[in-house]
Amino acid sequence: MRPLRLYNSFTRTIEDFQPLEAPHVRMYACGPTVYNFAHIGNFRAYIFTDLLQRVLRNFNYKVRFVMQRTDVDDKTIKGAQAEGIPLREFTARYAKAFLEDMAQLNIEPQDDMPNATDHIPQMTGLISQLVEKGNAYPSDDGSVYFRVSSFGPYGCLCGLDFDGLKAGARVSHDEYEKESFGDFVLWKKWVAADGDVAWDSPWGKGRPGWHIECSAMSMHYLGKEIDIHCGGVDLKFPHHENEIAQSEAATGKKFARYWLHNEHLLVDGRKMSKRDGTFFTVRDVLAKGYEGRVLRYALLANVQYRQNLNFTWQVMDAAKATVQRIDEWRKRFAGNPLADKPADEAGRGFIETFYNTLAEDLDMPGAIGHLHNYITETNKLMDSGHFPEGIGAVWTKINAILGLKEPELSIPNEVQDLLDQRGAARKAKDFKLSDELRKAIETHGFKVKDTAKGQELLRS
RNA sequence: GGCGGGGUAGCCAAGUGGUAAGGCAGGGCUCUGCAAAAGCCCCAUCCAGCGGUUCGAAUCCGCUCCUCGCCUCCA
Repeated sequence: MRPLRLYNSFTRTIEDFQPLEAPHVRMYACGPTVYNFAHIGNFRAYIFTDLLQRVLRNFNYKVRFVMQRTDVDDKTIKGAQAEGIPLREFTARYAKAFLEDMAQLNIEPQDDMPNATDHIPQMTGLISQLVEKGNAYPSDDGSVYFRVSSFGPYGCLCGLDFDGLKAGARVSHDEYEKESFGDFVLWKKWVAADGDVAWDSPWGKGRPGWHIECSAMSMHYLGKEIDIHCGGVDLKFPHHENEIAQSEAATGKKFARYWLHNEHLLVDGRKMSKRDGTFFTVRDVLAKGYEGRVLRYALLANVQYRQNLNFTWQVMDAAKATVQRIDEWRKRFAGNPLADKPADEAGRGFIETFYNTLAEDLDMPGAIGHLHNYITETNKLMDSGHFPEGIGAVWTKINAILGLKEPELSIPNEVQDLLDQRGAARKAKDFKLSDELRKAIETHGFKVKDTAKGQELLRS
């Protein structure tokens, strides 16, 4: 296999991937804020990190992957208060829903998924270091801010002209204590609106700012210098820029060697947004009758991760049809003892090509194109009575990346009855009745197909 | 305005110097009692536009147009 190459947002070029201590890879991704059901745009980011970790593992890297969970911020506090329940109870509900949705999409679990609120000491420790070094300062009433002017490279990730921003400084009322417009909060003093959500700190009662949690948890679980940090493009500024500043100011080390950002999922050509109400959840898509694995395929295989993906039902229908094609192909070799023999030359060649394509910045659509060529070729072979030895082994190697689960098919009793009746009708060559029963089955949301082996039921 | 992604067939999308992968939709055929949601075949003289470099460009350079995102809530 070719060496893995990845687009590093920091250098804006595709680079050979070289971890600090090969074969070990330490990887961190910014995770969800658990105040609501995550939308499928959010999940595009997690599908991306899933692809990345699957590729890394199949390139024989030993990956340690941490994704944090933001379980304290304005939105979570507000949500818990609106329902009159403790913050922890509120966030636990959406943390659970998130894991359920991740499972629907067959996203492999991270090695750790820590809660921000379980790492307050790590955060206050980091903030203390920054204050001692002069990179941060407490305000009179107990908030702590990062002093952007103390970190020379600030803006290095995004190439922002920070002086330009300062020139147009808008200083809102609740930020009047900052020395400078660009300074960002590390520790927020407690205010009455926070209710009982507060932790003690050297600067008094309060709660952490958003950015500090990622730095603190990344360092706590993975060390001061990690290989890969990922997230959506919208996090580049300010979130990742601030992470770099506070982390590197504290440790003097390179915080992350590779910054990988996934592009957005669009709806009607616009960014999916919770604030604007233009979003679908995984549950919405499932309720429309699409399987989780079809959504996974649409988010994973359709478009390379650095391209916008315009979500439409047409895209979902295309994904569904494509997944069915793969299913039908798999049925042709499933259970054949020759399938699990070592792959033949064509199979090995295809695996090589598939992984080489992925090696170039995770070109999943390109790799899928090769899969379809392989499917067509092996279908032809099987049509002509030649069985491609090891085809099952090839699929196993490919599906380690694709992660397509078996189709889910729970057959209701009434449908099974109709199917049995139809089987009897066909045996009796009563095709009129047989066709009527097929129509009856279709009203239950299933399609029935006749094969050499007998009837087969599919979701419609 | 600054920075960053893009503009390839009806739709989605690879390809980044050697003469347009693949999927969906559509058309034809095969299998089938019928049927296909199955299998096979067909389906871009052309890559936003205009110049330039080159034996050769969708691919490199320049300019223009269009589009999405970020510029302190954001995946």
